[in-house]
Amino acid sequence: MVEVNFKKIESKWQKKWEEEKIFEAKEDSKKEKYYVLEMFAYPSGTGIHIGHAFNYTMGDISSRFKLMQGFNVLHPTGFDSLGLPAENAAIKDGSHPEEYTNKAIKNFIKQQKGLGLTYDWQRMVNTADPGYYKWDQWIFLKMLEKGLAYQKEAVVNWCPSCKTVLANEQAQSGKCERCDTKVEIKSLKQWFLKITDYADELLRDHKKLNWPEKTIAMQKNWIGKSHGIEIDFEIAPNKLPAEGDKSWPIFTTRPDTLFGVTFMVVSAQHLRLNELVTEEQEKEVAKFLKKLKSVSEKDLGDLEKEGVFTGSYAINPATNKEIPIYAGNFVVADYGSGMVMAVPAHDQRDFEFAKKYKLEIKQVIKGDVAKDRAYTNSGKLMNSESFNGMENQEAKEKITEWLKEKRKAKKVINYKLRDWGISRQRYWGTPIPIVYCDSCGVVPVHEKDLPIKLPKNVKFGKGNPLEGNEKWIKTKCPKCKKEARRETDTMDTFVNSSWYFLRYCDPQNNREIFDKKKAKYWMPVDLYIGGAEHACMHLIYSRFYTKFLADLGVINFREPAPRLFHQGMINDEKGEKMSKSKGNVVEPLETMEKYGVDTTRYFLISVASPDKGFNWSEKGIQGSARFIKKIFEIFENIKIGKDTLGMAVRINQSIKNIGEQIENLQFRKSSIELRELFDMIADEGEVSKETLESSLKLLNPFCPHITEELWAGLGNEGFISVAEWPTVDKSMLKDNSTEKDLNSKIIAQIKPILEKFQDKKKAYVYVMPFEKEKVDPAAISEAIEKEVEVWATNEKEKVDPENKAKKARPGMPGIYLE
RNA sequence: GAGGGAAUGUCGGAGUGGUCAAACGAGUUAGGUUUAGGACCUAAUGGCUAUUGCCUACGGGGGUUCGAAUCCUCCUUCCCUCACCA
Repeated sequence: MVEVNFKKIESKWQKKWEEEKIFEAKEDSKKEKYYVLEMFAYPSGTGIHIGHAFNYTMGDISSRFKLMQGFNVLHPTGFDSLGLPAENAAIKDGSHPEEYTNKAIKNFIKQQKGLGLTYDWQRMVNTADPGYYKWDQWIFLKMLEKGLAYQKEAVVNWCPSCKTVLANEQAQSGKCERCDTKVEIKSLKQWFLKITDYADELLRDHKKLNWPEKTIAMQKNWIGKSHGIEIDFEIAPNKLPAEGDKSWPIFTTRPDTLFGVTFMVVSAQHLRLNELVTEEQEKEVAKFLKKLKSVSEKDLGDLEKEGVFTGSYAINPATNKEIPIYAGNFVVADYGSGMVMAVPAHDQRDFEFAKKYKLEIKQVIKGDVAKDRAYTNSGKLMNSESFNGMENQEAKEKITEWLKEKRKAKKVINYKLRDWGISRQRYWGTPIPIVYCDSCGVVPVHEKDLPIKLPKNVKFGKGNPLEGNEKWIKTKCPKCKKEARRETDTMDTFVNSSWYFLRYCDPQNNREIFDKKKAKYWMPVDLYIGGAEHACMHLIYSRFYTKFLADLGVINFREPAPRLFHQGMINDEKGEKMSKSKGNVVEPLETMEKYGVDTTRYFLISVASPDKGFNWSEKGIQGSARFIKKIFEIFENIKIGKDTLGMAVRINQSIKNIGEQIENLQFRKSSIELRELFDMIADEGEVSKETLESSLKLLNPFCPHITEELWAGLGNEGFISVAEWPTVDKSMLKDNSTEKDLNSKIIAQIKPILEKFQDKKKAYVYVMPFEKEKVDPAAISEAIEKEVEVWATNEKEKVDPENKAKKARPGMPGIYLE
């Protein structure tokens, strides 16, 4: 029985790796680079959880593999330190967010090092470091310069008791998460980044990305491009309050239903709503708005459609009829113009609204308008004057043309994507480098005065701690040098994570955001690994930032990470989400303590496909522990000598397979391949030293510590971690033997089919393109006594002109009889 | 409502036109080893049969094909994301 002291082995090799600095990356233009990145973490006080370990292990395996293959690998890490939890902890127990964060980071680093990760610690980045967020501020100033950062009024969830703005998820069910006070909607002046300027390119460049389909679909949805037209609706003058506008543009994708517009609905949240409200209706509208306030944004979806008459009328440009304008709870204020033309006969929402308020329902497309449903399909027009009888698809065009002639409409493209509001009324974020001056107005801070550091002495309690800090707020105007006040809002933390991958290229640089040459060498990220939950936030923002920085000329590429991989979720044994409150959290530290780091790593990647996730299994990890132990036993008992032919084939097959599998992140398959390989070695009893060393190398990316130990045990100097990845002896591969015999294989396959179909005269044989010359049609034809035609095909293109092509695989032809 | 994904033994899951369903792990049962337990080794683990074998099975129906878990189509169930986007 072999007794192994994993703890000792692990710390021994971790120490050596660190001493010899074998994972530090240096720019070297002669070597091909490979940049592996896992999404950096928010350093929470609870340390790394099993999902982190899963994520890091995958990146680490890829990184180690590439390193052994001879690439110049960059595998950095850092901390997304700014953010709410640190601030909340500060409010709760009086510690400073910086203290909290630094303590958490220390703990994280210890745990990450414990996992044996190949991070280059020289390049660590911490977003709470002024040396980092200085460049957040710099990018902001550049955006301001280019007109991509601007201020506007926007509504926020406001807790009157905490005197603070709440994120949507903190304001669920309309109450403040912390103090249970009713949340109010408040309008504040806030900073926005014009991501919408890049909406089209963000959409277009999806085709450049090797990303999961799902993520691309989610982003497409999120950006939500839709083509339609904008129609001007005049507001009836006689009933309008004095200051109102004369017309209001409306976005629609259904101009064909214009004759069926019988009323209008403006968003109840619209900032210009009061321009439409007449004196008589003021009270009614106010009553309605008050009622709405008590509903949080989250519940809006399930809400019954409700509204109130504003007192104003619009003129339908097609019929010239006056139609009432309602304020409604179901219209989105900042999509389109915040007002919709309602076609109750052909839109379900308008239909419900019309039923409720007894408004006219005018059918303009032939079809069944039922008692409880609008008719939303296509059909021929009716009740539409000269357009009657036209197919509605055609009418869309024709009515648009007709309106265009009257200068009442234009074609427009609308996006669901909004500009990115980055103002947060919070302390623990990047200060926005803006000064308010009584004489000069809104003035940006000079670049040379960056960074604007967060003040250390602040009081936490109610409201934004920066607002109460007069000493910090008071400053000189950069323009006129008179007394002025700082912006007290800080930036959304997603700003920090939108470009951190660039900073890793040159993390210490104090003169510029990073050295252009270094960024050019390392970027873009070759493999980016992280959770799917970032599909619509971080992954869009960082694409936006990359495109902006490219336009600024500091980088020469427009996509940060052409290849993206999402790891799955790990749940508890019952399949439930792990959470502290449920008490079902699996601590990676405990597991590593109990079974060893390499066992933990091996188990994580062996139990399921990495993109699928799995349920934790204590029995399962014990199985992995047995495997690791078995390897030590093999090395204890193995005789070093010669390989059998079978062994030689096996090891070469494994080298080939595992290389391909790591490349494609199919780690689970590798774990199986490794089991089979070591099982065979154990059965053989005697193998060559070369085979033994190769199998250790194959195992090394997964289990780096024990392989170092066993590598040294075989009498090797130096680290296996930087040893060369074994090469495949192609003559020893299994496939070769089958390839040689492709002809007889085809014959063997056709024969039984022909027995069933003796009347067929001709056989089509489909093989992979590279196999075509190995096939001898004459020989096959002779053997089966039929005419034979051979086609090259592969799974993507079907080559048969008669569309009868069948798929072929290497060594497995497709056959078609005629 | 829109979009995406999934359904295979007792369980987790491989397999994505033929070689070949159930690899690999876990569980269970029997035997060996052991003072006992654990660990380890061997075998069995859809049905029938003493065995060669035969049959049944990849959520359900239909289809394409000489051949379908795999491709197409409809349906059912489940998961995820966004969601009153005009």
